[in-house]
Amino acid sequence: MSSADGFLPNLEVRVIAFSLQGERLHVLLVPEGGQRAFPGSRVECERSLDEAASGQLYCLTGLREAYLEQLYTYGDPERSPGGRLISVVYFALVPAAQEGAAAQAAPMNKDAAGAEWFPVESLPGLVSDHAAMLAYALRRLRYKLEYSAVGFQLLPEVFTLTELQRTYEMILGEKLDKRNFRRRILQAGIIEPTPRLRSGEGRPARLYRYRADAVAEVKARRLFP
Amino acid sequence: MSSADGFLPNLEVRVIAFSLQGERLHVLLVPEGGQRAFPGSRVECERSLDEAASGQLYCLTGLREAYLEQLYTYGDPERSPGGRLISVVYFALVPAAQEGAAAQAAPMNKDAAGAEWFPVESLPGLVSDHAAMLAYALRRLRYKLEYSAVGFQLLPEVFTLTELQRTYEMILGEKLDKRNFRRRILQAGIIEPTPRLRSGEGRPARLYRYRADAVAEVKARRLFP
DNA sequence: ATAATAGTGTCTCTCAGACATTATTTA
DNA sequence: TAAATAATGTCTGAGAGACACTATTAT
Repeated sequence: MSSADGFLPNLEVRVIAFSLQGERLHVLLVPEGGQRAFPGSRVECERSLDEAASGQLYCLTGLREAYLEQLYTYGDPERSPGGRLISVVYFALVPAAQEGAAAQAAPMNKDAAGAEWFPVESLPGLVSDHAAMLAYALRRLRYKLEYSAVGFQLLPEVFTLTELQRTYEMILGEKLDKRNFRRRILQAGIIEPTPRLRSGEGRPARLYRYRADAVAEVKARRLFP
Repeated sequence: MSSADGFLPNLEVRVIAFSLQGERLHVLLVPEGGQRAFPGSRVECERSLDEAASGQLYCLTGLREAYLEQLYTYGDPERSPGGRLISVVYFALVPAAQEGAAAQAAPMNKDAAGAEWFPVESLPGLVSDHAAMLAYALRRLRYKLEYSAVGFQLLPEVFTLTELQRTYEMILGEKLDKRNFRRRILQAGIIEPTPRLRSGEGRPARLYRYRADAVAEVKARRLFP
């Protein structure tokens, strides 16, 4: 049934990888036919779809443990001019590089395949139906952020509450009240303080981390309705 | 790239169709290899995945306009013993037959392919990973019911508030308070009263219908948290 | 000392949840 | 008139949202 070349015919996975760079949400794109596209690959016969997607992510970012979730499968006959193609699309959250850590396995800015991060508000031309994919992925990301704790996946292991709030604001596209944000995020019980502080321009800020033992019990209740 | 027989190789769609029968939630199953499976078919080269799924649903229930949504794509190499197979799984909500209407295009109980409705609490043995698919579909159905208005898709065009409440209770698996249910469902503004009443054993009940003009603006806020 | 950022508490109002009685019909 | 189901309002407690000042550091 499968092709002789060891790949499944007519099938690929694509990965929409989000990351925070500076003060903006970025996505990872590779060149394709003069435009840009989400990185992807065909699927080897003996690999699962999840493996194909996380392999793709690893080879572009060097990360093994990023948040990865299947988004949607696109399969309209007209969507790819060069013959019928089914795309199983994933979306991934790539943590920002750890502050002050040397030689971090952080998202690279260039790659063998020419992958680059682009801010989501100013994207180059995208191939085929990839713009629609991105719109859907963004909607889902915002949505997930509201009722689950997925925002931490974009931050390094430790972070300040202000950084966390900026992350939420960046993705939701709105300002949040500092005191209300802190009250709710702490009440949710998904982060805990560490003994460390981070010094900056003003008063040093306490560093928090995601509570590993709370990962399982993702809150069903919305955090930010 | 595509097979010579006009179908995409290694790819199928499956449909998990839910319906209310009597006082229970049912799913539609067909015989397959001595067990039962969700109805499905391979995908013709020139058809979209959505079309393949809705065609499948039409051929089994006679319905053209049922609620249909892509659920997940399963593609692990080990899941199908007879060679690698990718299953794009949809879930569908089939409305109950209209009360008192003759020759209704309602869900048939038997079909050319031997399709039958089974209550979700007492299912026969399911093929391959179909039990896991069902568990996920049920979770998603319950979840959608809580924050959107999808419950109406399982009812005929007009219904009483008690029938609607029973639907919610059946799917969520818990009793709901009558007054609170009515308050919230009416405040949500997604149904409207009709002039008609339905007579039964006791006091006749007002019939309601889904507000067509409110279909688009699905409430983002949860109805039943 | 000044600039910069971190950190904290209260009040109000809305909404979810619990709860019991009256109204209208058929048998 | 009895049995069955429909329809309706109030109170209470929890949580969301608005809001301003003090604390601690670097320059």
